[in-house]
Amino acid sequence: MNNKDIILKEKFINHFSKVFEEKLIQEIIKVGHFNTMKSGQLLIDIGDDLTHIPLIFEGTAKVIRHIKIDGELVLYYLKPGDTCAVSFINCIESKKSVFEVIIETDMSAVFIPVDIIDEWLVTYKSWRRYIIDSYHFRLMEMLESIDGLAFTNLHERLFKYLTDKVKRNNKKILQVTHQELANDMNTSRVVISRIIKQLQDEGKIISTRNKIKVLDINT
DNA sequence: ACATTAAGTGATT
DNA sequence: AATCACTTAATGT
Repeated sequence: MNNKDIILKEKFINHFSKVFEEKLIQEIIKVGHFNTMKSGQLLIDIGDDLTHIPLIFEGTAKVIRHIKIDGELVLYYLKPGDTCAVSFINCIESKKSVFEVIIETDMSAVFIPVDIIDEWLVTYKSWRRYIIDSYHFRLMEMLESIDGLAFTNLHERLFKYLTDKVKRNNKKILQVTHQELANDMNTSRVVISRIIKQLQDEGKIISTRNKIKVLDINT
């Protein structure tokens, strides 16, 4: 194991030592491979065969649903401590991915080979808990997204999107273009620009080229 | 200085 | 709220 791996291993232990029992931690270190990915990189594409499951301990990734050729929508985000829960079924059934996953902020994760994750479900209680909780959590996030789509107007949805992003990254200044927001929310850039202007007039944000500063985090 | 890319705007559906 | 057809502003080379 080289230097980089040792640092990653430490970070992994920091994040997961309270989640998994010691024996499992050791096993993960033994069979998983540690890796880092840069912001903007494609982690999983639609149609990919999933051979490994990532356990994220640094950075964030967004899970995107594609509809038709240029329709796309961000479903939810993965944070440290998360895994790509939907891919478990994919792995066990050896199906192809129906989502795209893109790194939002530089990410570190340990990738577990598929054949082992199934075994662990029966051998490790903490693993089973983690997977079940993970599924539950994803389902809740998905519900939140659906609620947003069905019962909230774009104005509020966009503001929520921005504040969520701030919370995830712990940075009040976001590096995004109106076009990127439009893509994530499956709308047009012009519409985003107009809402951004409204939000700015309301004093909730300050927007400049490529940057949006979120001023009031509450509400 | 020039080209490229991001953002603003009015009109139309 | 989407699309078009611009204009204006910011940035890279």
